[in-house]
Amino acid sequence: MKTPVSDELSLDEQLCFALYRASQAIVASYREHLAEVGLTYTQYLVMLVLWESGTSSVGQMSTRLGLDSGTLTPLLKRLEQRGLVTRERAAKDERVVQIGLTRSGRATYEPVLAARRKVAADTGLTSSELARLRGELHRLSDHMEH
Amino acid sequence: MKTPVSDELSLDEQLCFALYRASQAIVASYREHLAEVGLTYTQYLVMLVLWESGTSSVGQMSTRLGLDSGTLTPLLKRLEQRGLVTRERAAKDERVVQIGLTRSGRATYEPVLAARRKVAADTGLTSSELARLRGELHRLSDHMEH
DNA sequence: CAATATATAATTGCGCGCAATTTGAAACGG
DNA sequence: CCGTTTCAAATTGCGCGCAATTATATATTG
Repeated sequence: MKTPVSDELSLDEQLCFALYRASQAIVASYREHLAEVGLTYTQYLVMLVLWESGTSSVGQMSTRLGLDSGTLTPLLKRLEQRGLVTRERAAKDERVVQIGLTRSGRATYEPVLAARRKVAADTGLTSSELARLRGELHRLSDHMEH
Repeated sequence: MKTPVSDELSLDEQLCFALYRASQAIVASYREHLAEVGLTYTQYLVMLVLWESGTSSVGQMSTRLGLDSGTLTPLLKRLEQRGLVTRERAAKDERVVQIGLTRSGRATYEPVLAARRKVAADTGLTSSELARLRGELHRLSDHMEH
């Protein structure tokens, strides 16, 4: 035998690789369908938070998405430059930066919703299969984060 | 209502986000446990391929992992520099670059196996739950890649 | 055999993603 | 009220991850 091999380190048996593949496949589908809107996948996640909350500090967004300011700050600057988002220091506490939606940012909602539906169709799963898988994954994440 | 909202674009209901979170949680666990070995998560995947195959061209590795030369070439150079891997043009066809394991690369197998077991324990799933989830995810990926 | 087409890696450029550090603002403690 | 601590973002540096281009080698075709 040329190399040490055990089933335990077989690529196809790694949950991590299954997750990695699936996550990248979904992101690739989003990339395709979000192309005309001009959003990256991570920018899409940020927009989701804003459509849900209306407004959010960088810190709240960081907690919600599990991304830090090193990722969010430049990303938000790009969204601001494209006119989708506003960034301003809070008057009460000048440490925090509040992010809001512009009219143009709100208008992006519809085409993005259409993109999301195309991705959902690409998965080939029924909405109940999808919901079950989603639940299992959140359970796993919740467990691992503690 | 301040912003357009529908359950359909609620962050927590997106399968993509559940996948994204879970994948990052697993990778974070690997990062922690692979730290002493000095491998990144993607480098770990590359080593898995080599432990399985003994040797692999860049192209084969690309197909296997779904990563292109833009990712693999610099990563493999780093592994070569660290003495874990060999890179050489094939004599038969000088377009292809063959990647192999050094003695040191083979020796990394054991500590990495230990790391993998710690990650598996972190998931809190039994190996059968884990296998089932893995299967569902591969089914999803297979479907989306065609 | 020369010209063209195809295949394989390498390179370039840009956007994450995260660790570590820095900057500036509030909160706290004496 | 001043010095220290704590906190929120921003910055820096590095390793992916992918699209697009380039360089080189092989295959094909007239």
